[in-house]
Amino acid sequence: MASNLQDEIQQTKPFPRKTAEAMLSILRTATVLEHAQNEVLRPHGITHTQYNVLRILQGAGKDGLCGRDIAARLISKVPDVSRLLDRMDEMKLVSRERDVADRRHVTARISAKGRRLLLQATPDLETVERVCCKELRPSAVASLVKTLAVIRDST
Amino acid sequence: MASNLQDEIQQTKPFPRKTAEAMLSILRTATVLEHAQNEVLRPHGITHTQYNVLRILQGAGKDGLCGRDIAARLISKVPDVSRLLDRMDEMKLVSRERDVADRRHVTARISAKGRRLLLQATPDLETVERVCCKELRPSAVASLVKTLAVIRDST
DNA sequence: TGACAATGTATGTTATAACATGTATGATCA
DNA sequence: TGATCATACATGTTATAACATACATTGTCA
Repeated sequence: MASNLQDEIQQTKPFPRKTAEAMLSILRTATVLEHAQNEVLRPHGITHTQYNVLRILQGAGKDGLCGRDIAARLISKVPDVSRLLDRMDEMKLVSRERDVADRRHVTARISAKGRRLLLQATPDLETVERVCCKELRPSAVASLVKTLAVIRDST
Repeated sequence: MASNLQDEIQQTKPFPRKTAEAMLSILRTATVLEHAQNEVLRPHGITHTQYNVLRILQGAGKDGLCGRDIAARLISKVPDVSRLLDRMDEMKLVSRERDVADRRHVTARISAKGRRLLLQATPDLETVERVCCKELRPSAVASLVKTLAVIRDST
């Protein structure tokens, strides 16, 4: 049985517009998902943002990526990536090295420890994904993806 | 034309599963929406979280609400609501008062200044909502709301 | 070449949000 | 009644995230 967002947030008045309910639904669902992801990642000692950085650097391979590129792939601003990488460097999950060709760039690479962590954590995240979508038909998933893309494009 | 999430995040490999793309779509769309809301709220001097508190307290009327109830309506934890109300109290957007019947409770109420701000900011937020949903048919909005509710229920 | 703009990163400040812990008040029960 | 537990809030710490600003490096153009 699908939950009623109006009940969830204990709102007394009905939504004046369906689109207002849609906005709130997206924001609230994202919060729930983020929470679920952080839950399964906590035993591994990283947040969902740090997991995403590891996955991005894993994809970049041995060439690594500079902070600007990582920020583009996250939805985060450049200044924050600096400190995010600071923490992950301290945890030995990534290594950083100033580029010799262009000394403005700092190239970050995933470490062996980071790769191990990624391997251990990924199955847990996939479990979250399966649980979330287990009640959805493939057509509903496809339509969801399409609708959300239209919203992002309209913004 | 709907944007391709794979392009947006500059991912080189295709999504292994459509459900993985759905998860990322929700998280990314929420971030975009939150950003858009904060943009239009900035001239008013509040964040989208503070706007939500004002709306919640407006709905509660003259009885107000205690921190625990506000936290339940946000998806936020009680300790954070304490400090959130601290800041809004400083801005004179809310008033707080310890309950005489149960002195553990602190009742928060929206102030006249808070109500004025709410009246000024709401049209701007509704503009964001209209812009986001202008390309969507009502049936798509309804189906989106339903699908997201199923996901939240499965979590 | 030298001034200037553009780029990439780092640092400072603030808000949101999670967790742990502490404290005051109220409720329960032997 | 008195000890104990639960409730509601406050405070401390840390991470994410936004913004502004500063700084070093590189590119461009007169």
